[in-house]
Amino acid sequence: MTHPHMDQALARDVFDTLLATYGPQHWWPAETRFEVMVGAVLTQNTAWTNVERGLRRLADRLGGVTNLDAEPILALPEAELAECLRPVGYFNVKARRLRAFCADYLEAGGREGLARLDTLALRRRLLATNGVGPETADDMLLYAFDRPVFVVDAYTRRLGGRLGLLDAEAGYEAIRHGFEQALGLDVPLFNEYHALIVHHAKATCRTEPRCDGCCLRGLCPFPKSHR
DNA sequence: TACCAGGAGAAAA
DNA sequence: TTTTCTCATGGT
Repeated sequence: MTHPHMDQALARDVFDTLLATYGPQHWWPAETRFEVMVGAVLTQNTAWTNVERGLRRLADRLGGVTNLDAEPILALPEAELAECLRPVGYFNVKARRLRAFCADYLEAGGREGLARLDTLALRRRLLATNGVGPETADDMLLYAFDRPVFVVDAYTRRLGGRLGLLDAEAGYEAIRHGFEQALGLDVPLFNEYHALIVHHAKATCRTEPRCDGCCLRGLCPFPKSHR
């Protein structure tokens, strides 16, 4: 079966509407490139407010956010790292994943070594690390390495599905390629688009958390009383 | 009380 | 190969 191409005009239109509604989001919320990558691991299936607590505890433990780097993290015993990450949730799993990522990061020659790789090779390298899946890798590629990769998350699926932009049952890669083909490879655009989708999901419908179509193109499937 | 949150990997079917 | 289970804190 051949999947239909994503509607280019609609993909653009949804972005324009989101941007006009919420304005620029200035993502990713972090002080350093490495903090972006750590945050990408910690935010897996987790509310960002919890990630912030964990990041703060970890940075404090290391003597400041400027010390939030691969070597200092690896120097911490895993149990101690996990304790810092307690507020994040899944803290044992994430302590192990963060250490695995830090080890691979160093082995690859740190940021400089990784930045020498082309986007496809870098993506493969990141995905090869235990605990780094498609979304986490693409967060890193887009927000820490400025590569033109569209990040797909649960919000993207739901909103895109509701607006008829994509098939919500499609695989991760199919949806990613859909956006990339429809929009063209554009780092600033991809950066803002994903940030706006996440912001929109949090900003609308406090009484109906599953509603992602509110106030957007008049396609909200819920009654106005929920908006 | 129940449900959800910016997933990923292992185990089971 | 596809589906199900596990990981866990904090807010609503």
